[in-house]
Amino acid sequence: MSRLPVPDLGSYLREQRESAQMSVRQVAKAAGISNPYLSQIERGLRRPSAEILQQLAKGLRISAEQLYIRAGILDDSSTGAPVEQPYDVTVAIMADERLTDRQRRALLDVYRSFVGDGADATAEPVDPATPDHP
Amino acid sequence: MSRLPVPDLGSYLREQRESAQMSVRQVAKAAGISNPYLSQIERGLRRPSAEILQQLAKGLRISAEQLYIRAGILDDSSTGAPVEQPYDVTVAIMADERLTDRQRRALLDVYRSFVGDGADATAEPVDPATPDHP
DNA sequence: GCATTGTGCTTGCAGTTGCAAGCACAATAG
DNA sequence: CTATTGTGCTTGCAACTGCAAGCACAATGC
Repeated sequence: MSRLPVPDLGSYLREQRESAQMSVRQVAKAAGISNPYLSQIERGLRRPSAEILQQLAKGLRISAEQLYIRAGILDDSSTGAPVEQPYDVTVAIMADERLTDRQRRALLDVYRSFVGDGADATAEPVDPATPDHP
Repeated sequence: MSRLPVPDLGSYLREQRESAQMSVRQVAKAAGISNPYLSQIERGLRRPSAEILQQLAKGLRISAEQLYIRAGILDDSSTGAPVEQPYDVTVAIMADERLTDRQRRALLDVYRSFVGDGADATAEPVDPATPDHP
């Protein structure tokens, strides 16, 4: 299946950036750092200082603590860190309350056609907050 | 005993060290850094990286978070507010390495067309409307 | 066709971190 | 008085961070 989240800091940052649909330059500007530097950070060629990390957290609108933990400069005991969920597309789609069932099926169809997966075709997965549908 | 809050990081570190009755060399050794460097940090001549700060926290047996806040690289307010949504379609799509970038874009396009653009998925309005603003 | 704009990346280069080696001074002992 | 041992501090120097300028490629418009 999909592998567990992120191996290192750079990948995590890139993932966050791309899921926010932002370019390197956009995030760099929002964070107040240069774009080539961000690029290097994302590829693991540079180890950013904590200040840069904080600015990046702001630019990406994510938690600075999470980033520090990712960067290995904070132990995640004090923060009450939530357990990391594996990012499963199927589960995420099923759990999204804003989608109608029809839309869910459409998305899942496309997704399965991409990954060629028949495995959990019977999509009846759990969901934590079963929205019984207002 | 209780001292008034310290103006800057260096003074704070020195205070902690002295109240622990340790020499510069002792703390430096316990933290795994060099003694002249610690001396410079305490006098405010150098701005230690977060890694050094973490090691110092260990060497002094004090909270790393406290030190980060003191160093100005962590906001006091942010220390308890992780707002990561476990089941996020966007993130899940981005994290799925079975997909190509092209496929990701296609899926995201469909998804966004369903939920309305701008989306970062969370159905619940945890986020106070933050209209972006370049 | 050929600009134009957007994307990420490569390349020098100034400025900083962090350290090994050594200095100046005080307090102990011999 | 002369070691010896402790304290904090000064001084170059290698290694790294972070950036401005520019490159290569793709997608758009004219």
